[in-house]
Parts: sequence; structure tokens; C-alpha cells
Amino acid sequence: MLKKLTDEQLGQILERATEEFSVNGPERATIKSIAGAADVSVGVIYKYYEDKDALFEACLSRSLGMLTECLSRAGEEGKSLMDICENLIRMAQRFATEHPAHIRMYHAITMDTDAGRMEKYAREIESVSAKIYTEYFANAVEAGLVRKDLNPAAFAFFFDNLLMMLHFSYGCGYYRERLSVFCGEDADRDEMLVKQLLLFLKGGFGIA
Amino acid sequence: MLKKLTDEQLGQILERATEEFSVNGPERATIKSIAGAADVSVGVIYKYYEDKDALFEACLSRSLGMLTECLSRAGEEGKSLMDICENLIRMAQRFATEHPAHIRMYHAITMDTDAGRMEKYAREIESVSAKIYTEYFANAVEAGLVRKDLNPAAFAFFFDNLLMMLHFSYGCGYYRERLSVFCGEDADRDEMLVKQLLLFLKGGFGIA
Amino acid sequence: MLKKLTDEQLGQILERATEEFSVNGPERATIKSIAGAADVSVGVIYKYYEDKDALFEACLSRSLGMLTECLSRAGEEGKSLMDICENLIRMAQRFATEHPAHIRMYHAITMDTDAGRMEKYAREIESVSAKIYTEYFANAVEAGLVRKDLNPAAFAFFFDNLLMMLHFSYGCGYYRERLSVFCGEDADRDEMLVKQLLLFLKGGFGIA
Amino acid sequence: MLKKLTDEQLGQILERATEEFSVNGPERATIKSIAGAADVSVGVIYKYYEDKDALFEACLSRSLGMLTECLSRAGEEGKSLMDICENLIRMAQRFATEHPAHIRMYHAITMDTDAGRMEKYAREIESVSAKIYTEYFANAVEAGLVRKDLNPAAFAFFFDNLLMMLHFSYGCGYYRERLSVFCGEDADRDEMLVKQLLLFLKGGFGIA
DNA sequence: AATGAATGAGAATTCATTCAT
DNA sequence: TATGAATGAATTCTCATTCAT
Repeated sequence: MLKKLTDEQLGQILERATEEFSVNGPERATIKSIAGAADVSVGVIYKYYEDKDALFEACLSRSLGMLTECLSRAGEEGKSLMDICENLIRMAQRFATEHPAHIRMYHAITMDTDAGRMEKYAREIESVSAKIYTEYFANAVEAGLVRKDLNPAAFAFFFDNLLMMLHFSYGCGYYRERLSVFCGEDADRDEMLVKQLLLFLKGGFGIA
Repeated sequence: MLKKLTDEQLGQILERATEEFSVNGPERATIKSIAGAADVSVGVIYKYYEDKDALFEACLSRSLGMLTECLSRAGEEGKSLMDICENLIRMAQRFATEHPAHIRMYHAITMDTDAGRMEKYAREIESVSAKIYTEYFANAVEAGLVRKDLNPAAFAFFFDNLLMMLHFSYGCGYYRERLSVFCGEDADRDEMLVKQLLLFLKGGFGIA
Repeated sequence: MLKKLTDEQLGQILERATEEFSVNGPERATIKSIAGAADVSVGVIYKYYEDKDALFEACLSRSLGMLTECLSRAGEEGKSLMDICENLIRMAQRFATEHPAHIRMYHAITMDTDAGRMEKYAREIESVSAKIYTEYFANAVEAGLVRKDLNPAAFAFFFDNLLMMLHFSYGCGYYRERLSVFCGEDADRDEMLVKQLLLFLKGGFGIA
Repeated sequence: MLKKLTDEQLGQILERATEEFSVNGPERATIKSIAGAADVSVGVIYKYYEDKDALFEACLSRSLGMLTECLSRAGEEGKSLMDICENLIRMAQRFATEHPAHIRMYHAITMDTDAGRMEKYAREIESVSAKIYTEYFANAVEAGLVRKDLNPAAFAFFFDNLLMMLHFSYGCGYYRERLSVFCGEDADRDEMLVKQLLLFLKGGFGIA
């Protein structure tokens, strides 16, 4: 049997490794502790992944896949721009709260020391949302749904920036703290943020 | 060289260390490589800084100081909200382009594995802008300069998010690449972004 | 070699470490040299012992265990006081000659810079002999076997001092040299010392 | 002026160095801390002493000189053997209590890692007392003052052993603790020990 | 194939010693 | 001459990676 490890076990390794990587940082996370957390031997990790870096990349891909899948679902339902925005905002809040480790992996590539990989992922991940949002804005301009003088690419960028920061603000330590500094920790804070962000975007986009 | 380190050399250490930290990450950067880059011995670094962590903090403080000083200048001139925004945007572009390593230091703490330090810095750094922006919006609401229904804290947060992302987009590898993905690399891109962001903010803030 | 260390190898580590510690002193002995002497890697030592200090303590405990076991055998046979003394003296000569490194470990704690550990060991090691000898003298006084006016604790102390010095005189460099200075290096010196020490003790104890 | 340092300053260096060496051990004591304690620069120490080892040896010589001088005074007054013993015992208690650092230096050579130096000092220091005590016992035997069948060298050795242990018991950490274990810490303990040791010696020597 | 002990290169840190001022 | 900052070799300890079982 060439593959004794079940898919479940393989997923378990990635899940635990993601956890370790996101909690202690890619450098401080050790293969031994990952193996321990995933309840497998050190050797088995090296059987499936070339080295620690390859394991990190596998975790990264998986996390980004989950995030992307989630986001793509938000836009599926062909509603109005503001509805889609609301979906995306709520999804960001929910996903980052439920899967902070995955958001932290996303955040981790932004600090990658491997420039090549960083670039690769930047193109891979961001070009999807860039394309979708930009087209959406371009169409919206033509349809007269938003202000005429906006640059679709720039507005897509601003919008994605706000969404990305939202993800981090719910998933990553520093940004979480920062959100508290700005908006406190009221029970209704998250709902308030949805409303306010929609308000801000609506105005920004020039939607009547 | 047995002469006491000149201030210039001392600054050189911090500058090179900042460079090393921001390029390779705080973990991968080694004291040896920093010493080499600053053209001093390993020992001298330990004479001036308790340990690697203390050196990192010194670099961080310096970078944050430079950044803060720059930002504070932007708001000094008592102009309109949009003028200040324009100043802040242009300053972000300029500072991050000229001092990418310092922006990367800022970015680096967002990945800190030392939760205590992370929290400390989050409060230290963010509470200043949080307070200033929030008050600004609160006043602007009262003065009827912006939409009545905005939450000052939330809008301060959104605004700071956009500014932070702008800094990263001009200073940090991943975000730079991402900006290219969204907006290309045209010669007039940066100017376009200023204009567009102002447009976006103006609408978002509800400024007539 | 990737096979788990055999007990023999584990013992070898302690034996070599004891050797290194006792020859070069605990500070000068390096983990690298110990690993080399024991023919294992540096890492394996850290697998079995927390740090250099823990290794030292393990060696110490082992040495003290061997010494104590040896001494306890000397008193087992319920003979007269002088018989026991003779046993202890001969045992000191033999043990220290055969296991000088272990005696040097005993000697090494007397130079410990860690006051806490030093104290701990002083109590741990010395209280056993202190109790046994003191009780022995107290009983002997009551039974009229020794002089009436002796203080059991003081005499136990003197006796233990002489025994301790005997151990060092056969096991440790400086004391060995010193013994030569006092008594030369004749073939029959050791036997002479037994006889003379018994003579000295007998008189000192006031045994008729 | 070839020698700016006064003798007093030189003595101060040795005194402080002795203190540092005896408190932290020769390895852990640093030139920097010694210089600081003696209130001189690091450089000046290297002007007067080849290296750390040479400084240690100078301290050693000085301490041993002081100790020897003290001991020689005890025997000067041409009294009876027991009187001299009492003098030596009291002197040991006093000297070791007042100058523990010097006793600890004496103790330190017994752990010297430099075998050659250890040997040299063993011969240098011990041959004096060995000679004096041995001759004293030889004469006492001839004069019929002590038991006839004693071996002068052996008895000199036993006597010196007891005296040496007394020094350590009052000056060195481990032995101090050990003394407490054996004899407690009563106010009259020291006087009791004098009396008891004299009792022990008198009997041991076979003095009527 | 899975295990996990052993390896040893590499990083942080210390401190004896040097030597420009 | 005295100073004490700079140097860098040496040491402890960690952990990615290997490979015998």
C-alpha cells in the first residue's frame, strides 16, 4: 500500500500545521510540534512534504483555497452591488472569526521571506478578485449604477483593501487589538461595522 | 577599530538591522549578518543592545518614530478634511517609497509571535491615530461637514485601514505586487490613485 | 547511528562526562568535548539532559550513589567500632583509587557557585553520615565503649573529616600530591596509613 | 612614571579579584567585574598581569602567604604541643571567619584545572607544614611526650587534615553547611569544637 | 511504510584580550 | 600611561533533516 495515511490524516496534518504556523509563526513552529499536534511521526511529514517550507506552502494553498471558495460564494448570488458587499463583509467577519488560522496564513505570505513565492501568490490570489471587482465596477459605471468618474481598477483596489483589513481585523492578533483600539469591544460592534462600512462604501461608490 | 562608535555608525547599525529585519524577517535575520552589513563586530551590537529582541525593538521604535513624525506633519496645516487626506495619502506614497524598510518594520510587528509586545505596540501606535481621526470625524459631524449618520470611530477605522494599506502597498513586497495586479504600473498610476482615493473618501464621508 | 542509545552508551555518556567534569572542572568541560569523548553527537546529550547543568547533576548523583553504596556496605557487618572504622578506611582507599573521577565529582560540588544547589547537596549527602556517626558515638558513650566526655556530634564531625580527606587524598590531584608530600610514596604507605589512622582514632575515641 | 598605580591600588585589585574569584569561582569571575570592583580599568589589570590566569595566581599566592604567615605565628610561641594545637585551631577558626575569601582561594587550588600549578602549590604549601609537624611529632616521640608507636609523618598528615577541614568548615560554603549539619549553629558551638578537638587530639596523640 | 532517535550545522550570546585614543 | 570600546573565538543550545529498525 503506497498510501497508508488516509486523506483525513493528511488533512489533519495540514490543519494542525496551519494552527502551529499561525500561532507561533512559520519560523518558530517546529516539525516536531506539528507532528505531535497532528499525532503522526516526524518521518511521515517528510514522506509527504519535501521540507518544512513545502509543508508551509501546502498549508498556505489550502488556506487560500478555503478563503477563496468562501469569497466566491458571496458573489454568486446575482444581487445588487451593495448586497454583494454586505455578503462579502459578513463573510469576512464570519470566516476570520471561525478560521483565524487560515486568515493568519494569508497574512503570513505577506511577510514571506521567499520573494519568488510571495510574488507568485500575490498574482495567483489577487488577480482573481482584482479581475472580478474591476469588471464589476466597469460594468456598474457603464450601467450608471455608480459614479461616472471612478477608475474601476482603483476602486476595486480600495474595496479589496477594506475587505482584506476586515479579514485581518477579525483573524490576526495585531489587527484585532487595533480594531479594539478604534472601535472598542461592544457586543453590537460587529453589526455596527457592517452598517457603517456599507454606508461608507455606498457613498464612496457614489450610489444614490 | 577601537574608537568609540560614532553616532553615524550607531545609526548605521539600526539602519542595516532594519534592512535585514525587514528583508529576511526578524527571525531569519541573524546578528552576524546584521553586524556584517553594518560593518561592525558581533560584540558591539551586544554592547549597545541587550539582545536581538532589544535591537529589533530599537529599530521598530525608530521606524515608527519616523513614520509618526511624517504623518503628524501632514495634519499640521489646519486645512480642510480633504486637504489633510490628500496630504496623508501623498505622504504615505512618498514615505513608503523612500523608506520601505521602515514600513516593513511596521508590518513586521503585525506578525509578532510575542503577544505581549504585539499588544503593547498595537495600543501605542494605533491609539494616536484612532484618537485624532475619531475626534476629527466627531467634530466634522457636529459641524455638518460630513454625513450625519456616520460613526466617528468606525469611519476613523476605515480611513486608517485605507491609509495603512497604502503604506504597505508602496513599501512591502506582497502588497506592492498586489497593487500592480490591481492597478498596473503606469507612470501616472500613483497620481491617479491619489485622485481616485480622494474621490472615494469624499463620497464615503458624505462631503458635498 | 540512528538506533536508540543502549544503556551502555547512556552509561558511557555519564562516565565520560564525569571524567571531563572531574578533570577540567564543570565550567571548562564543554558539551562538545563530552559528546566527543562519549562518541555521541551533541544533540543526543540534550535529548537526555535538559542542559549542561542537568548533565552535571546526573553525574553527581550517580557518583554519590556509588560512593554512598560503598560506604553503607562498610558498616553493614555488625562489628566493633574499630572494625567498622577499618572497613571505612580501606573502602575509602580502594574506592578513591579505583574511581577517582567519582570522588572528584564529590569534591566538585564543594566548589559549586550555585549556592542553592550546594546547600541542597550538603544537606542531602552529609546528613546521612552525620546521623549515623553521631548516633553511633552517642550509643558508644552510653555503653561505656568510648570516653564519657566526648560530644557525639563533634566526634562524628572529626571522624567524617578524616574520612573525607582520605577520599580526596586518594582521588583528587591536589590532595594526592599533598599526601605524597606528607607520607611519601612507599609501597607499604597505604597499609601503614590504615594502621596509624586506626591507632589515632582509637586513642582519640578513648577506647581502652 | 612607570608605575602610577600605588601599592595600595595593586593590593586593592588583588583583594577585589580574590573576592570575585572566591564568590563566583575562577571561571565565572570576569575581568570586567573585577576591574569594576577594584575601581580600575580593564586595561590596567592587563598591564600588571599577563592574563586572567596570572591574576588568579597572584591572588592565590597572596592568600596563601597570608594564611601561612598566620599559621606560622601560631607555632612561634614555644609552648606545649597541646597549646600549639589550641593556637592553631583557634587561628583556623578566626582566620577563616575573617578572611573567607582567602580560604576559598586555598580551596580553589585543590580544584585547579592546571595540573602543573596544582602540583607546584601542593609542594610549596604543604611541605612547610608537613616538615614542621612531622619533626614535631618525631621529637615528641623521642621525648616520650606522645605514644611511641606513632608514625610522625602519618600523624602530621592526620593533624593537618583536621586543621584543613577546620579552615574550610569556617570559610567555604559547602563545608560551612556541612558543619551545621553535623554540629548545628549554637552560639557556643565554636568553643565546644575547640575543646572537643583538643580532647580528640590529645587522646589520638596518646598524651597522658 | 512508519517511526522517532540521532545528527550536526547554525544561531545567540559571552567575555578574555587588544589597542586606538 | 590609562582607558574602556571593539573584537571575534568559543560556548551553549535548537531543530530541520536523515535513515536504521
